[in-house]
Amino acid sequence: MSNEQALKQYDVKKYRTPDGYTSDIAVFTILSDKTEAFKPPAMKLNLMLIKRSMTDSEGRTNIEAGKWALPGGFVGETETAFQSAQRELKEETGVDRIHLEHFGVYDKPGRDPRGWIISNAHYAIVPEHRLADRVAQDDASEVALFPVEEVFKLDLAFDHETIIRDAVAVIRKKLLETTAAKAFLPEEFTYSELQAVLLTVTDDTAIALDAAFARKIKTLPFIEEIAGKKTTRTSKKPTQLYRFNDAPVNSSIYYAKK
Amino acid sequence: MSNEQALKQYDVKKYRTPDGYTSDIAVFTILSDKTEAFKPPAMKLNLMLIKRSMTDSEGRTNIEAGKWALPGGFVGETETAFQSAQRELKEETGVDRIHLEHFGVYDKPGRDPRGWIISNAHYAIVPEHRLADRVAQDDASEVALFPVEEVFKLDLAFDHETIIRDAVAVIRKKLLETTAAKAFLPEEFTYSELQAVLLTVTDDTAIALDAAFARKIKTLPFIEEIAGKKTTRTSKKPTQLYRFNDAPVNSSIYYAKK
DNA sequence: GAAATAGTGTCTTTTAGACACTATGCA
DNA sequence: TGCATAGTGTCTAAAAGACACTATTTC
Repeated sequence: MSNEQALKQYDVKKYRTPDGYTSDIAVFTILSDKTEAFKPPAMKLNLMLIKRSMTDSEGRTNIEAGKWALPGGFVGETETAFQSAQRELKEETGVDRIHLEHFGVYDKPGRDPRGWIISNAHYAIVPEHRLADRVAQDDASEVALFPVEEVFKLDLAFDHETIIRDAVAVIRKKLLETTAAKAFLPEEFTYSELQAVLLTVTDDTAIALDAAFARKIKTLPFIEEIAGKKTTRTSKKPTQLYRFNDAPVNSSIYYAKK
Repeated sequence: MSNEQALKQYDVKKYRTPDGYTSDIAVFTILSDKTEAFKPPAMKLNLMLIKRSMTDSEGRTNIEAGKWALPGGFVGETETAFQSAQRELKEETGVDRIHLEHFGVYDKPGRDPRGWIISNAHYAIVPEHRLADRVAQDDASEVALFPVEEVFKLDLAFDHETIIRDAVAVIRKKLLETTAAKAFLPEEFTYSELQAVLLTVTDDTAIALDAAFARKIKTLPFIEEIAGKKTTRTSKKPTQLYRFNDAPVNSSIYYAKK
């Protein structure tokens, strides 16, 4: 018998099926504490959360109303969770064309009081200025950025505390093991700007000490000096600008960087 | 109004919901081409696949019958995909207590002809001897191991070609960037055994050259020599045995191994 | 002794780490 | 001139890379 005939016999609702499939997005940005002239930035890793409205668009009381949550929403039948995440992010924050990546699935029974709902979690990395025009829409009564240490003091919806803990661990790892820092920085940046980004997730002395890092950045194969181009935005002395190139990154634990 | 009251009003079937949620498992093992006395092993990365039965347990023609597929199955409402993967693996292959890890979600519309079915994919790393008593059960008419290069010549079910490509890329990365090689090796191993595992996924000279790797293994913080303990299973000259310890692994691209 | 695997000796080059010093330009 | 940031000079130690050499055992 053919596959087509087999399909006709197949009863898609024979088994208990999930009550929903959602995408959640942990949007990270890095905020400079203050932006003084001739100062290298002091940065903090922030996470964007929304406050769930008391009522939904049809006026009924919302589930987990008033709690803080990751932006996200139900995935439609004609899209992937990744596409859904991109769409939700654009709708809810106006942010488009951003580095977005899957990092986990949350499917523990009972995680959502509404039923058997599976969440596909993504993280996004967004430079500060891209979030300037964020607005609360739809189910959200507020949109805000919180330093990651502050987030766990909030009343968080569903199992978002777990998801956020995982997201923070993943982004720390990604910042140190890949060139993800690129997404937090302008095209052209100084050593102290890259340093500030990395210091949000590590305190390793190779990065924390200015002299060591200023020297180090010149030997990294995936970063190149922009010949003769300097800026004074971080200091009075004109500072060399760098950019990421496309050199492949290798982080094997068994052999050295090539 | 309370959360409880809001829940009562909530109609879980208001939206179109998925038709199923499955777990798939890419079970990798490493096979030694031949096991001669006093020989270091020559190894190949293999993947375990099942051949889908022509009929299901109730005698009806199966979907994608006769094609090769990753083991897996539908996730129940009272379990996570991870638990489902562990269960299926035990049921289908008799393999228990194995390193199992989520690596991706497959949810592209149309990926499964039966409907809107989301697959949560895992990989497993299993030493050769743990698969000795594998048997075809349930929906599988055959269980077999294939060298990864051979897998893509097979007629694969659903979108399993995509899932397998991702799994292979993930395992290559994990073997080089984490101590995952441990799961392919006995507790105590020689430098040439670890070398053989790593050579299944890289040809870097730092690993391929005997003298270099024999020296290197002694400097790796996460591997320790077992003082005075030797074996002759890989050579006539007694060879030093090593084991993995619990030292943390660091693979930052910005600073050196500590 | 030949063959095969497992190393070590030794030299060169590169990288890492420490810490003092110099460079630039604004107030 | 002082101050703050951005570097460089210089030394030492460790690691990486190359290649010849030695060590142990079986046949």
